Amino acid sequence: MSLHVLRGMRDILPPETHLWQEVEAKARQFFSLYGYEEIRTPILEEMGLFTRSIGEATNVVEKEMYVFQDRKEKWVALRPEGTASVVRAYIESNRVQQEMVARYYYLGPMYRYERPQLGRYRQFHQIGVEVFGIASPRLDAEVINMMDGFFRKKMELPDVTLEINSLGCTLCRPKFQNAFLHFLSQHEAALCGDCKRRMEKNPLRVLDCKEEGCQQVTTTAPSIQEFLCEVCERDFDQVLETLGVFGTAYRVNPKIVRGLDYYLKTTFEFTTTALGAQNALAGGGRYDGLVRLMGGSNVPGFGCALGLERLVEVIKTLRTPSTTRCGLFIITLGEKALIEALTLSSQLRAKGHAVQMDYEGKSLKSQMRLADKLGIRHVLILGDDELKKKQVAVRDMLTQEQMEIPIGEVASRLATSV
RNA sequence: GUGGGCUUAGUUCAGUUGGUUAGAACGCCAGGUUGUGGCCCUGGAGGUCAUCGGUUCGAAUCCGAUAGCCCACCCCA
Repeated sequence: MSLHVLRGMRDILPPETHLWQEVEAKARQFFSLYGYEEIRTPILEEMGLFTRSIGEATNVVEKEMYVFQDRKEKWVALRPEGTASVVRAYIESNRVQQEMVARYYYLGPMYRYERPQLGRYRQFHQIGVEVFGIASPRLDAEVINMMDGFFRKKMELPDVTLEINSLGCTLCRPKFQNAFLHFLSQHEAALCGDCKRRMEKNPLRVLDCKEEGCQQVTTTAPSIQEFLCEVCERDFDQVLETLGVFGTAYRVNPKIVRGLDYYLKTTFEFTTTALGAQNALAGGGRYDGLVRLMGGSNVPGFGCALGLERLVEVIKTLRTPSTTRCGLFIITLGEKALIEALTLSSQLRAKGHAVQMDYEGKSLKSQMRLADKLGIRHVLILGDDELKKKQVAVRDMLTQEQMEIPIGEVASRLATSV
């Protein structure tokens, strides 16, 4: 095989595409209950959009972005996440002038150059939502509750857990970072090599290191919760209170630290146990300073995204995609019957029936097998006998019932659901 | 980017200490009397044993490189 999809990319084929369509449709439907509308932004953007919003020193920007120069030597990047583009579009369209509040959802491919493994691809798909213009912590809880409802109720996933944290704001977070860094430097000897590096670039990430030694150290480390300023503490309490009212189960985990620089205050992750190491199903949080940072006015923001590959993978552990198809299969015997069936097929399609037939002149048995294999329930048989009587045999493959009806009446006698 | 495992038919896998025409199951195709699917039976198609190079009289089997897949780390959806 000389042709191969690029590493970390994959084709999604039927019947799996049915599952994807189902998830996408349900997400659109569910999110619209909360007032979200779809936004579509380009996959390709100026590189600077991402380096500025996500943060120069983040892993995503430093090591994982697909970056290249176009034909005019402009530096462009394939989007590694959705928020930056939506923020740009929000600012660029000047929506803030017309309506302060905007709720968007988007869905599509994202790109990160990483080593592929289960549930992690270089092209992967996210469904995300972004809300602009609502500073209230109630909104945080609403979005989180919506995601929770989507996973548990709409998609019927049995084991998703929600972990939530507050990172503090631009006032209180630096204080915590100082204290935390001070603490780490006292225990540096016990940290792994990675974490020693992290101390310089992104000390908070030491919190979710899996090394035994580092875990030991961080259990006694100062917690962000102790450093939250009055406002942040009150707001976080209100998020949790509202989640309680909604009946959304959560676990406060001070170690939830996100990989993108723009997050502050509320952050959260939904995880599953069904996927091995890639257990994050969705994540998000508040990004109040981002719109301003990107050149807009001072509009608060909140957003989150879920990984479609991972969601679909979890669903596949619960059930296999259905292969049965609705519709009709017309079996013909002989050239005259085939010609007759062609007319019939277009009449039926005009009435909204899905119709397939075989043009190869195969045996009856062979065509029956084909219809059966396609998972089609109703078969129309048109042979010499039927032609003479101007009838077709209609067979229900499931119940094995068969009856003859006049050709002219087929279209009207079959319910559109068939 | 780091470490480990793997790569034989469409799929999941066998393949003995290197030795004739590389196997199974499932799937696929066709038959099993005149026009009826699934089950069963019979037959058939399908493989440059990932690629390239090396060792050897002889390589799917041993060695090396490359690519890909998988798992873990890293990171995240």
